Amino acid sequence: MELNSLLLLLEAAEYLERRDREAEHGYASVLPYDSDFSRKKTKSSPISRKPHNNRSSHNELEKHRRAKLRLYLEQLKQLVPLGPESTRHTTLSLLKRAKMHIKKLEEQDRKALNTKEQLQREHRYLKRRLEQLSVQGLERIRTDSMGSTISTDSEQEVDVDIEGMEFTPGEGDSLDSVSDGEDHYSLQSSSSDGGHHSHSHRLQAHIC
DNA sequence: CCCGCTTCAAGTATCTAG
DNA sequence: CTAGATACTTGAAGCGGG
Repeated sequence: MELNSLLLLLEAAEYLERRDREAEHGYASVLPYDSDFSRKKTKSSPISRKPHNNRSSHNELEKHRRAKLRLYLEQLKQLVPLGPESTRHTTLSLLKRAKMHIKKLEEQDRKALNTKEQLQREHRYLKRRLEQLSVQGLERIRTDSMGSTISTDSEQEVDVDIEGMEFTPGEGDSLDSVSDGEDHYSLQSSSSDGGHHSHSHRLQAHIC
């Protein structure tokens, strides 16, 4: 069923809830769609229309309308996860369940969106980091090929262990000069063997 | 503005579980 | 048998088309 139908049913559920509550308190029910609901019955209304020329056809139409409502409720029942006590439910309980289900789905959606955004930030940060390290590597190779006479004794190996590293860009990371301020996150290691270098993703650069 | 269609709510009838 | 849920009937009212 399309979302619109669900939203209409949600409104209906809220209306029925309100009506129940108010009936308990003994005051008149509030009609649905208050904002634009101007069809309220006014017994004193001077406008008196002709009765339907064909009463039975009106009854038929009304019957059809009820059948349509039943159909929608059946479709809704297929969409809403029912509890263990699913042998018998009333229209009201079904609508309440639908309402809860919609709220749950909205919450899941919000969480998924947050996760997606965080992963996108991580991805952007790691991409930039990789580019920076690649540039540094190329510069060093170029320096080597120019026949530097600097002693190789001072050769150092810089390991950049990405995995298992907690990134906090902007915190003393002078390399990250292109930080746009939105990439602040912590990258948690996904592997439990954080100490095993053989499984680490490493970038090695030789500094002369 | 009238008419027909549609929707709604109130009242009543019928069904059903406990 | 009774209370609650569901179905039916009916009149009122909004709305759009002609």
